[in-house]
Amino acid sequence: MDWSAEAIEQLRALWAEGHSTAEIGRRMGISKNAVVGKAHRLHLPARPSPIQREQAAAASAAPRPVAPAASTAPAVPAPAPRPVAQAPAPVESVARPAAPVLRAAPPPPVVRPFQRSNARSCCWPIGEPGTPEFRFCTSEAFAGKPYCLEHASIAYVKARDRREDAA
DNA sequence: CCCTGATTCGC
DNA sequence: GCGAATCAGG
Repeated sequence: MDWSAEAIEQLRALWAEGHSTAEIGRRMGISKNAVVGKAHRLHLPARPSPIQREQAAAASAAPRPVAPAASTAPAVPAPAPRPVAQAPAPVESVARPAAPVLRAAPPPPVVRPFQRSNARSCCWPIGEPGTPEFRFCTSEAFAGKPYCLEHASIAYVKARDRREDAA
């Protein structure tokens, strides 16, 4: 696999969209192992794994030892339920960021539309949907497109450069 | 057996 | 750095 900058961007994008590793692999014509391996090396946000090798296993096994100091445990509230979000949808919903994004409290089950900074901003998704960290690219969208130049180049795949997903 | 993602380790 | 093999869970 030639991890060109574009390939990496594509991986990031698909990852951010919440696709499974196997699905990303299928889309890019590589194995899921390649995907997860690269994602891991890129330090992409890990999505809820069906397993945990050490901590959770030990944690669940041990009800609650003592661990007074170690309470710094990442109280990850992130539900991150495999978002159905078709992220790069050119939605023109100019919903203003009304209420501040709550972080600890569980968000309402309703799927609110993604909101970018403003209608002129790139709507390329950054990070893991469903997490407080999730945001949109803050670059300015390019000439009427919903994305900035960089992301438009990825979103609008050039026919000649599609070797990866030539399915 | 199908799926999921994470880690390991030879390359 | 890469990713198949393997692990571990659903």
